[in-house]
Parts: sequence; structure tokens; C-alpha cells
Amino acid sequence: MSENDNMPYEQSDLYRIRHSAAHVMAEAVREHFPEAKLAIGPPIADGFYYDFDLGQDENGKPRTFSPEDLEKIEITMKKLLKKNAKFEQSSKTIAEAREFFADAPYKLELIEELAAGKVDENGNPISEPVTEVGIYQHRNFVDLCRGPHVGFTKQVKANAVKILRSSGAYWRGDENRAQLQRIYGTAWHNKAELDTHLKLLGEAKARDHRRLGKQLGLFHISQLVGSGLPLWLPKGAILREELESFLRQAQVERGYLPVITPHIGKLDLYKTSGHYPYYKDSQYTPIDVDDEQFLLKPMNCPHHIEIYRSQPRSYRDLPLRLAEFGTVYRYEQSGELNGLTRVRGFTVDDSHLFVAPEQLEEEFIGVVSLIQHVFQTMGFSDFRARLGTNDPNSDKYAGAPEMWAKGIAAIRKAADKAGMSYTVEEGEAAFYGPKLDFIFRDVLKREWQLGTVQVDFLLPERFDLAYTAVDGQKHRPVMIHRAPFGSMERFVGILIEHFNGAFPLWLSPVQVVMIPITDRHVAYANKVATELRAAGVRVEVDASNERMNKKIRNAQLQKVPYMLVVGDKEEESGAVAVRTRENEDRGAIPLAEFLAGATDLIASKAVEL
RNA sequence: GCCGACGUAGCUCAAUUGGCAGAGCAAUGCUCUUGUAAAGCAUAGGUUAUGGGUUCAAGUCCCAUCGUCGGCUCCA
Repeated sequence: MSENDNMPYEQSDLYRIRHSAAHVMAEAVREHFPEAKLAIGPPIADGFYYDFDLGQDENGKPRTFSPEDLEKIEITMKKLLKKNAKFEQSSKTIAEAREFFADAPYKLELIEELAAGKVDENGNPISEPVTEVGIYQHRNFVDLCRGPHVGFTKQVKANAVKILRSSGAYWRGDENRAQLQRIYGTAWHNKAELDTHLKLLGEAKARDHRRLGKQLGLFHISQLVGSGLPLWLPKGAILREELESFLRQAQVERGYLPVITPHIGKLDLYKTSGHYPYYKDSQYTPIDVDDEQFLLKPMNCPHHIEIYRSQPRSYRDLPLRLAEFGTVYRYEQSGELNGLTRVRGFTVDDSHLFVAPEQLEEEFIGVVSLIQHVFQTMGFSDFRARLGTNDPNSDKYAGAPEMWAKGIAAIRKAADKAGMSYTVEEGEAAFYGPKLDFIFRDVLKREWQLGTVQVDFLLPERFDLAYTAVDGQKHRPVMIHRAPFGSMERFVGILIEHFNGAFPLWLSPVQVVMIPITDRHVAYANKVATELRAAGVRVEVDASNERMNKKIRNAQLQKVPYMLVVGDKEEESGAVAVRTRENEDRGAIPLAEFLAGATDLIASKAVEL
């Protein structure tokens, strides 16, 4: 790529190319749908989109793009790019713009917001009212736009552009407003880059955790059980239990205490905590029993708080770190469900730390270091932290401004002390407090929010939590909510895609497959398997009536780390012929030697075989 | 929830303008006894997501419901 990696995207050639591609695509749409009203069409990561309002069909329903329409639009778009035209920049006063865009209601709305000094075309707040707006024109296509663009349409190579899909999208991202028709496209410097990108999309599809989950027998979603309620198959359950026991061990070492709480609780519990109003729209309907209402728990915190309150607490009890792999239920909208990464019932590797105010910083740093330990063990090196703060203009957040300020300051101080750099994003907080999220970039450069740490002054107040301090007086503790994995479902989904199903040895559901060459070697294979199992290795014996080659192929497709081929030679010498899923043939080695090596790698949670 | 596409055997997919539902893999049985990514033969497997409708005739056309996928909104 010709761009300097440090250059902001907004100043790059690709940004101009994509922005210009969006304009020419809109020009093409206007050729097929002259009545289409234009909304916005910005560049995005890897491409661009443009939103259109196509009016209504004869039945009064909003018109939409058919797949055939998209094909036509792409052909026209390429023709228009090649036809070449200059992008000319100019500006109009607000009054001129109002008049010029009189028939473009969405553009008018943008102009009014700019004139009022509210937000720019991307919805970002602007500091002061705008008096002149930018205009870009090529041929007869004129758009309200601050650019930048390429000089000529030909600079967007027709063979480096592709229309990808269309979908509905709400105007201004607001589901209460009109739903527009969005067309997504992608554009690159040249055809080779486009092909590379399309290949990457294909790769991402091939390692989709839903596809691999089926192939590798990890999980199953049954229509009869319900959407978004995954069933963990034996191999998936092994993987999950390995992760859980790893974290349990790390928590024991750090003084966490286990607790177990039920899956439902009285509605009043969540009214007290404040979860009910905030999560109302995404909760299962309350269960009515004997004039009482119960809720499937949407969060574990209130239950853990009741454990804190089960007895009087002293400063000597603090910090109290209660941990549970707690399953919660949220009624996500049907269109939001996605394999394991977006479900309706999921298990949080949850913990709530009840700390004295003066312990907050140290405990927070301890949690950050635990999360770093978890990521490091997984072999995740590419991640960043994000400080999510409240949006003062939103009513989504509870509690007094001082509490928020205190929480944010505490996180900043702790993060700085821990040497953790982070970005700040307003409106990314939990309703009860600010949080530090850990965002992981997988091998395909996709970002996923995993671990989270949240500081909470609100719930201790709501539940009137207290402890007796050295001074003999009641003091209020502070809570830290945290989850290094986030949710077991999402984490495993991401793990599947990151490793493409070839998990590190310690996580592999089957670590070794025994491959006897003929029937007469099955007994020896079983003997070896018994020995390996006794040492804690997960082994399967492939005693099927198949050729060795087929057994290797099957094990390979299941991404089993080690295949141990045994025939006459191995049986005579007490050896195993080691083959790895990386197609590496290590030849015959003594069983004891293989076992020692494998158990070492398992114990050290090595990523490499 | 909204917009669009889709739903055929356990899996991956065929089935001409509406005209006898099919293949490969997997499964099961038999034969072969095999040295580093697919042995051969045979058998079984379906109310074409569900419910209505149009038609002499529906996998195919129409309506509704459920589900999946891609987005939007939302989110661990």
C-alpha cells in the first residue's frame, strides 16, 4: 500500500477514492432511480456506502433495491468512472444551499444542523454554527460534501470497485425515523488490492465460528430449544471447561472466593438495583407465580450484592472478591442474534469486588493485571483499552455527576499507574458507572470487545451497602465489576475464529488421535491411549475399518494436534510415530518421550505444538 | 424489531418454461489388512421448514408463520 501507516485514514488516498466512489455510485443510482433522495455516503473501513430514500411503490410500501438493481448500478457506476469527469469543489452560503437543495429533504436537514451548530454530517458535535457549506460536483451530480475527493473519476479504477450488498438503515441511526436503503461497496487502489480484500472476506467466511462449530462438533443451536440458546456439545464443553478452570485457578491465586447463585430472582431485586428500567426492553417477560414476579437474571451483580449483605461486614473482610461463572438471560431482538457471539443466554466470568475506597486503585490495578495475564496466556498480543464514560446529554446513565467524575478519575489513575494506555469514548459506559474495556484484534484484524472492568459507586448506595471501619463507623464500599473473558459464549466464538479451529494443545477437545495401521495394531493403540489418559491427555483411538490415510485425513480435518500412527515397528519398540496437524512427520519416538513433551506443553499452555 | 436474500437427506449441493425428488460425503453391512490427507461393493436415509391457497399437476407460483444469513438498531 502506498499510504504511510501513520497517516490518518481521513487524509489517505484510499479515503478519497472511496468517498469519490460513493459519489459516482450515487450518480449511477440516480440514473436508474431519478426520484431517489440522497442521504449520506461516507467512506468506511474497507469501503463506503450511500443511503437513499427511493420513495414508495404502488402499494405504498417503501421501494427497495433488488439484487438485479445492484448489478445494473454496478455496471453503470463503472461506465461513469471510465467516462471521466473532474471533481470540482466550491461552497455555498447557508441560504444558497437551502435553495439549491430544496428538493433534497435529507440534505436540508444536514444543512440546518450545520447552520445551528449542532452536528456535522456524520453526527459528530461541532463547535460553532457553520455559515458556508462545502459542495462537490462532477458532471451534473452535485452533493453537499466537505470532501476530500480525487481529482477525476478515472482515478477510481473501475476494476478496483465492487458493490457488495444493500440493506435497510435508519436515517441518523435512529430506529424511530425513516428506514433508508443503503448500498455498501468497496474500493481500492487497484484490482490486485480488491482481489486481496475479497479473498480476505472469503477467508473470514471459511473460519466463521458457526461453520467450524458444526464441523468440529463444538456447539449446536436447536430450533426447538430456542434461538440464541446454544447447546454445548461434548467437545465444546471440554474447551469451555478448560478455560473456566484456567481462570478459576488464576482467581484462587488472587484471593477470589467462589459463589453460586440461582438463574432467577424477584423483580423487586432488579428494581432496587435499577437494572429493570434500564434493561426492560432486552429482558424476558417476568414470570408470574403466586402473585409474585420473577425475572430471569439479566446480570449477576444484584445476587452477589445480596451475598455481601448476608452478614455484617468489617473492613477486615475487604476487599471481598466474589466470583461466579454466572449465566444471564437477555431477550435480544431476533435480528441481532449471531452464533455464539450474540445470544440470549450466556455465561459471564463474573466477579464483584467490594472494596474500601482507599483500596480501589490497587484492586483495579490487580484486575487489569489479571486480564493481561489471561490475554497473554491465550496468545493475544494485539489489543487495546478503551475508557467508556457517560454521555452527560443522555438519560441512559444513573447516579450523580460527582460519582461519575470520581469513577473516571479512579480508572484513569489506576490505568496510568498500571502503564496501560487507552482511548476515551463517551457514551460507552455501563449505566451504573464508567468502565475500561479490553478490545482484541484477531488475526483477520477484526476488533472484539472482550474483558471489562467497571467502577461502581451507585449500586452500593442503592443497596445501602456498608462495612464497619477502623473508626467503628459505618462506611460505604465501592464495587468493581469485572469479566476477563466477557462471556464464555462470545469468547469461545472469537477463539474459534482466531485459531481457525486449531486450538492450542491445552484447549484442544481431542489432543491425540491414535491411528493403528491395521486391525492387529488396535490393541497396542488402546494400550498407549490408556497410558496417555492416565497422564491426563485427551485421546481417541480410531479403530474404524478405514485405511491409515483416511484416518489421518479425518484427524486432520478435525484439527487434532497430534496423530500417533502405530504399526509393527512402533509396537515392537514401544514407540509412536508422531504426526502433527501442521503436516509435520516427526517419525517414531519412544512413547515416554512423546508423553513428557505433550504434558509439558499442556501444563505450560503453549500455543505452539 | 426493521430492510433484503434464503430454507430440498445428518452435511455440502442438484432438480429445464410448474410434469416420476437426485448426487457426493457421513451412517449401516460386507470384502480388503493397509506406513503419513479420501479402498471397493451394497443398504438405508425425504410430508422439499410449517400451515393455507392457485392448478389436471407445486420443491418450483401466491399468502401467512417460524427459522437462518447480510445489514440497521442494540450489545457480553
